[in-house]
Amino acid sequence: MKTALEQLEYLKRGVMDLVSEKELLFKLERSVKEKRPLRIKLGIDPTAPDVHLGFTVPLRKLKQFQELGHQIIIIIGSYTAMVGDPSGKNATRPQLSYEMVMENAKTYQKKIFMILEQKKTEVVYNGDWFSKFSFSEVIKLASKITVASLLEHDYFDNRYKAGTPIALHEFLYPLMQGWDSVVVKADVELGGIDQRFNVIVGRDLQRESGQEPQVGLFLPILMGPDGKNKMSKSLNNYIAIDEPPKEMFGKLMSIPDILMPSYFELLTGVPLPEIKELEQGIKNGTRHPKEVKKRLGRELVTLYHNEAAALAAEAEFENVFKQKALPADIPEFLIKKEGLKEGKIWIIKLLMDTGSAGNKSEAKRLVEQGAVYLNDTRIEKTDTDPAVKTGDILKAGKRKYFKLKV
RNA sequence: GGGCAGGUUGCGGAGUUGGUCAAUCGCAAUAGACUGUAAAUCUAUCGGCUGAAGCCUUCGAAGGUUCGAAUCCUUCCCUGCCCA
Repeated sequence: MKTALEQLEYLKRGVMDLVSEKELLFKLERSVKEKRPLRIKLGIDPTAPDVHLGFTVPLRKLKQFQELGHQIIIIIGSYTAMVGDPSGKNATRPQLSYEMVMENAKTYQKKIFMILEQKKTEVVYNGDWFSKFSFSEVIKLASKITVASLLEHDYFDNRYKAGTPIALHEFLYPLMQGWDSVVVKADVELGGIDQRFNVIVGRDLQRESGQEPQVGLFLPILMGPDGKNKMSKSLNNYIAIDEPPKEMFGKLMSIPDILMPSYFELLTGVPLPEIKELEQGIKNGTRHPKEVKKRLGRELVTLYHNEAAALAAEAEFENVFKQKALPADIPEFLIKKEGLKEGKIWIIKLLMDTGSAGNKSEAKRLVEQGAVYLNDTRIEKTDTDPAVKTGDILKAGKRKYFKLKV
């Protein structure tokens, strides 16, 4: 078993803030001495049905705690999701229905256990206790926090100053999240740095309830492939963890260079000194950024699929984009006979049918902009009726290919 | 409850002496060029239909006034600020 200090060092990778390091060390020391695992909490609001790499940042941290023998508690925010976390938002979140939340929760769990060990993980739903809350308990909880302290925080303050609406129930969110910590008697709560306030409310509530306050362990927010915004499904700026190897590799190759170090540190197990060395190599020109990025792609595809898939994805990538060859597995598209006139089809219709364009105007734009190819021949005009046969390849834009079948 | 300001195409935000507005511009997005499917840059597109004329539906909602309204009037809904 590792000593408390060794554990602390191990756990500090990628951590942005710790409230407080001293307290965590104390808890770890006591844990070692008494052979009692710490209770590590992570709250999850299943607001979207997909789990992406940004979400794996705290999960990987949990995994580290798990490896060290601590008890992981996942709180599915079946109630909090209905409120919607106001953190980092500039508008009220849409409230989800209970059914929607539970549905999402199911897929979340499946994916969470791609990383964590299911048998050693406790999963609870905060609806279990919040659904039994009486109104008087809500009032009591609400009395624990002042409006000024809430308004002090950027996400409310910005909205308040900008004159955008803040609904009353949004104020309850930090309290609910904090109460979760009381219920599960958390020793440590993990979260993104945007969770700082909510986690600290948890500390206050625990203290009020006569518990030892939890330690807050805060991780950076992972940027999405666009390099500008956090990884997020709603911004369509994400890489899902169950993406096919090829997709995952491709998306990783398209991230801006500046994101590489953080991706390595937060998403892979590559040792920190080695990451430093890679960074240095890029800086002094001994390494090509693209090679380093490919390494990143391999690491992640290996993690969520396997090494063979990673190598295959890389080879495929090289093949398609360097050699400009065709991808190996192009989706097939069946053209129905009724759609053909003497073996020909209007290109605009074909683009619509394959889903390359949502409407005719869009399809025409693609053609006019020179994005459409049929078997290496660029289609220049919208009023083209090419003859098509089985095996023809339609290309619309950089990544959309279809193998036609008549 | 009262006073004031406002609700415009994904977002921000022009446009309200009525026609020249499918609606300036910025961001985002899409496509092309360049590249390492990086960044930066340049170019084009960015409501829908119409196999290029032209047409149709949009400016919180519903009515109304007009030959004609995003622009005027009425009612309603929503938001913010101030006052109670």
